[in-house]
Amino acid sequence: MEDETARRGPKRSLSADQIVTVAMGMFDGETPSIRGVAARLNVRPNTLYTYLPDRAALERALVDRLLAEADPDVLVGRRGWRRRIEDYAVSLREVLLERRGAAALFHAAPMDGPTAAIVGERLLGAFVEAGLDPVSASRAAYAVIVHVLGSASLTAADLGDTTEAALIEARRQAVIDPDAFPLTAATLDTAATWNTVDQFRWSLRALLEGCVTPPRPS
Amino acid sequence: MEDETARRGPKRSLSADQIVTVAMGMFDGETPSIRGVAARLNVRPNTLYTYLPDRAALERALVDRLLAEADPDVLVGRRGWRRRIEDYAVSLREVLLERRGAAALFHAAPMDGPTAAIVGERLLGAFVEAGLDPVSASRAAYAVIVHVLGSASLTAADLGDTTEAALIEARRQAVIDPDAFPLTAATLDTAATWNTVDQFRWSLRALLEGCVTPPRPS
DNA sequence: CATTTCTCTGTACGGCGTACAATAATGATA
DNA sequence: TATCATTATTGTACGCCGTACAGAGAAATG
Repeated sequence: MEDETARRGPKRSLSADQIVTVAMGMFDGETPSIRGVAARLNVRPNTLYTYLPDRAALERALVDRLLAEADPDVLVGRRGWRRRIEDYAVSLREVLLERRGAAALFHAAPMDGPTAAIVGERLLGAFVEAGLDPVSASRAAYAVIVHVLGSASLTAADLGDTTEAALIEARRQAVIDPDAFPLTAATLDTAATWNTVDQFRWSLRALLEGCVTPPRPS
Repeated sequence: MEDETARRGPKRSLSADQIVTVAMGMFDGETPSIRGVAARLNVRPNTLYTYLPDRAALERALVDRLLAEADPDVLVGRRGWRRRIEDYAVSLREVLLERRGAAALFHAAPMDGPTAAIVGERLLGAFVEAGLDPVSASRAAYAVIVHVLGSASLTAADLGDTTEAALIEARRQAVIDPDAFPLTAATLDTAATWNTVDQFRWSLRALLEGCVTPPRPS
């Protein structure tokens, strides 16, 4: 049972969850710092080490919370598998873009939390439902995760401090030498929208389509 | 013409290119630091500010060099478009995984260098060759970049300090509750290979396939 | 020559993660 | 109840980081 309610020493004034919750509200382009979170909690920085072994633990916890915030429940239900995957993907993308610096976290901390496990299992379920064999389903699930996170972080990097609208406008104004880069110049308007949800949905659709298409006999 | 050979003041002892070259050899899990690179060059840290405005500039330069290191020339030639894209993608993945911390760079610094432009143009060319209209080609090109970078950074994050073989073994040994996560448990062996080139090729193939498949009539 | 311009250095500031010892609060024990 | 064992929190410190600023010295210009 290990009831921890009766421990010696002073009462704890915080909890790991509380710390993570506060940190979740502190994305500003960087991952919230230990010192910053501590300050917000009116506590000296080293106090946090009572609840978290190190900064990496905070990062892992944040990763899991972000996955949860995108609501893994949309991955189950009676809608079609495509729709469910797309909905979760779009939602996760939004969650990550809402908090500047959140996307980059996934490339520093492994996704080994409980929510990651749930999301993984449900993605697998969706792909099995789509008719994939287990091996392909597993690969497809990972591919989807890769795509969502890759897209979100590249968009976050491109966005930097400006808004989506500003970025689109800036890209459209870019001067491209049409002799050296004819195709790029000709598709400038499309390239300007690379970071929109529409483009995200387009590429996700392509990926899903390819995942359920059997490999071409080479 | 702006010949800069006759400038006042002392001779420069370094060049931006030299700095970037040294930095390229210093990935060790983090992006090389200004201070670290300076030390390697036997120079005080602030000296580097003569050649680079700030750390972000170093990061952008490194991003471009990494793209170049993957050899954009494989994107042209008389092999088929699939093959050319796959070759560059696999090569870029390798370049990024060879240097721990390199992949994460792409999510901090925008890809706006000269090599990025060349790679973009050639990717577009490959997709046009595949029969895509310009808009789809542009979207497909971006999707490929997203996928390669996403995959490389997730793999880098998962890899951490260990080797690929060790990671595969560790994943295989993972204990998954088969009641809560039946599909995950059943596909453990496949999940163990998520970070291999094979999985990378599989998902890239899926993405390419989907990119050249016209959207299904909803 | 003196002047201008430019590179490089010394020094410093404010941030970061976190190690370590001391302090104070609490529950368990005698 | 008095003591002891345990624990949360703090003060302080170390070694990193990026980089701002002022000054010394080198080189080309007049």
